[in-house]
Amino acid sequence: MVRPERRTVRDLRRGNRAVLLRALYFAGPTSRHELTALTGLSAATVSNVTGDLLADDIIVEAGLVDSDGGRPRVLLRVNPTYGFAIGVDVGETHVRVELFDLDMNELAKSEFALRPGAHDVDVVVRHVLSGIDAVVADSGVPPSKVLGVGVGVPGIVERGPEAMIHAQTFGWHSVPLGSLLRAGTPFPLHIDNGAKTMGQAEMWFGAGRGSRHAVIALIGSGVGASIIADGVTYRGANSSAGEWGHTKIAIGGRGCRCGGRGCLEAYIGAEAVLERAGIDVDTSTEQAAFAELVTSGSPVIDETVEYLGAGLANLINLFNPERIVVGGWAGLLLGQHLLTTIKQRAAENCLTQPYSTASIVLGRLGPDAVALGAATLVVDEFLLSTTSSSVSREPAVS
Amino acid sequence: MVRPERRTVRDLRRGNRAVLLRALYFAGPTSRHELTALTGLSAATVSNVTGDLLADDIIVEAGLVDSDGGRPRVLLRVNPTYGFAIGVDVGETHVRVELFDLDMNELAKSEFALRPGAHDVDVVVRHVLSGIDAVVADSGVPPSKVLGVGVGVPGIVERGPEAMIHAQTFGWHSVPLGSLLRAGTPFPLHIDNGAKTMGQAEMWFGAGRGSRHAVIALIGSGVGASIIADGVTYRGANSSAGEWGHTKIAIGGRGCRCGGRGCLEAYIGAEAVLERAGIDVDTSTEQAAFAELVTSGSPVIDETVEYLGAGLANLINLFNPERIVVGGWAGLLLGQHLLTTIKQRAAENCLTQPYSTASIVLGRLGPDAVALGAATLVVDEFLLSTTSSSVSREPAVS
DNA sequence: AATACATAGTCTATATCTTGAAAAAAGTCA
DNA sequence: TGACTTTTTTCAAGATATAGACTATGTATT
Repeated sequence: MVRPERRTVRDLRRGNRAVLLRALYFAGPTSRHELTALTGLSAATVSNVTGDLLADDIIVEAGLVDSDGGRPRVLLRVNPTYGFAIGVDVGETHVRVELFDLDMNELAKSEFALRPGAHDVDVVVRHVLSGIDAVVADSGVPPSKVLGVGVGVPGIVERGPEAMIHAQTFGWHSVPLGSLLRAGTPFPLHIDNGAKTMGQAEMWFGAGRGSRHAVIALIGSGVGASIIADGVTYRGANSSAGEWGHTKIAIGGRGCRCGGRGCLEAYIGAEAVLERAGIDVDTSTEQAAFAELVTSGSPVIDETVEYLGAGLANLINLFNPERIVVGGWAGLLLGQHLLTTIKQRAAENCLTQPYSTASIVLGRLGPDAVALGAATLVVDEFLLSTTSSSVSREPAVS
Repeated sequence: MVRPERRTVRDLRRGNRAVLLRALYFAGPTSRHELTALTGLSAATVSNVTGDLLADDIIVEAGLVDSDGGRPRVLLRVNPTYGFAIGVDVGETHVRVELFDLDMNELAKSEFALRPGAHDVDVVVRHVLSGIDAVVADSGVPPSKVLGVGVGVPGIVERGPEAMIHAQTFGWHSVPLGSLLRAGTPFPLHIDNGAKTMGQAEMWFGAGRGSRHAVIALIGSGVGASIIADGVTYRGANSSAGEWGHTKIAIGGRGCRCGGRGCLEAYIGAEAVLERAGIDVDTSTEQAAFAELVTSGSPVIDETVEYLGAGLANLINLFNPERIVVGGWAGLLLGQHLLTTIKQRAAENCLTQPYSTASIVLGRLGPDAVALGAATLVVDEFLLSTTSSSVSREPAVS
């Protein structure tokens, strides 16, 4: 119940420093003058704080801009090579590790295939760790400049020092992935559910930009969602919020791979859709088969769209977002061909007032943005807490 | 995307003052010494800030307590008569206005019956305004000490200066209730959905105490929910978040009074349950009939519990709360007799991990806490922003 | 009764912080 | 060159929280 918390006068500085850095990061090259408007700080403070940040090499000057008839403005920007972030995507078919600078340019990449069904924890951990070593070596980035590693994994991630994972599809039950990775790498770790990391990528660089209340719906073989409440990913009490795929849309309905009945995923997840259409596939042919099915005019797709519309409507009724982003490879395929129908079905199943203020759009980053999103976790932390003096970091997993 | 915002050194004071006052309000009589632990502030600051608050008469001393072998502690508490809050419950059958001191003791009450179906805006506004006048007069509280009026209404409340209301069951479409009330009363207004105000009452004084992530499920004739995310009511982009009753639990299912099909409310709302059981009632006999039905062993009740369990499971999957509070008159009746079955059905329809960390409990405040909750909106604002000097308030509806 | 001890609360000196105003810097224009 | 414009920095003033010394107010012991 007790909400706000600030104490000393030093926290003020830290806070304002973070506000300013964040504004600079998302607004791109900006003059000090504009920053006063963006942050609400006085010109004196902006000058003071930017001075600090320049001295720390966290931001750099980025050219001049004329100001009609006066001193030209000096543009400032975040120094893209001040630090680097590593993003890891642990998927059903692969482990992908990418290294980015602060502008999110990909500087190196390392990928390992996973054999279907072979999601041994040891194997995954080994791939992740060697991937980290590989991208650091390939990019030539000195390890001291690596700000951290973000990891997107399937299933439920309990945040905490151990980062316990529960992932049914991987057969992972209470796997302390944080501890396991920590033993093999010195970099700060940020472990989160893959749907949430991808959601953050869409929020920062994709279809979610500019909205404060949004839901990113991810439809692939499975179904998940990332809920953005007031600009930040909503996690709930134990970080498992957003398990949209296993909400019930039919009592006693179709069986789901989670063991339950009537889950939304059992109707709109690509695996379930293909099964319902009587198409037999394996992981390698799944996407092609689904793409063909979508354009085939099959009644199964009509039904799928009906359920998808209802599922989206439920999200709108419960969360009242300003935007719904439909993503995931299957979601993108459905959306590319049937977006208007999907919207129609959503409207039919939703209260008019919240529906009218929500826009349903397609994701813009493609299905492979999990690693990018994972890296944004690192950047997010960096923007929030750049304590200039102390370089030491507490070795916590967050 | 830009989240934190703090500026001047004065905001610090305001913030710390609010933190301290809040701690004092919820912890009850507390010594300065304990407050240092509760707030994290230094003893010096606690002394300093409490000095201010004492001088402003916002807090008062409340006796001594021995401290073994040393100077006794002086207990402090919020001055219950520093100000007063008015809460209004606009329901389907009545308009109820109550006046509370800061300890939430009810000092005066005024009630008006509404004829079924007669929810004319003018009538409601007149009742609310004369109710406000009545409770102020009855209690003898000087108008200058009334901190504000909280109003809980059905339907969707768009927050903003006009406080536009959309309430299907009342036949209200885009009614600017804020403007209408403002014209007739000088007190600051806080208008919100009744389910949300009641949820806040349960969080402050009822079954929700102590949890930061909770959902208050309200089941009466209709069905609603209040979502508490990180200690505060979640509202979404336009304050309509939490419309649980009209989420779809069956595609193409039973018709609902909202016009849609397959809404949860069409299965577990008391009106719908009675209809499904073939029992014909009006507003006056509804509750008694429902109470009888619940204990009758009717298969309709079994089915209702099944749907309720699934509905709760969906809330747990999506929001990952630590607690679910079942309230509303019908919810309480169901829960009193069938809580274990409800929990079982919820477990069957929910992912195990989030279910295992959520407790499902009954509401403790009874169905009439809407006005109390509405008054807490006023107190919440009071605790957050007690600017000592300036007594003037901006006349905004929030 | 006097003294020692323990705990609670206040006071003071200090280091920070943001801000407004004034000053400086860096241009354009005539 | 000098007047003017706009951006940025500098500086003094006002406000804040903290640590640590100090005061207040009890009980226990001699």
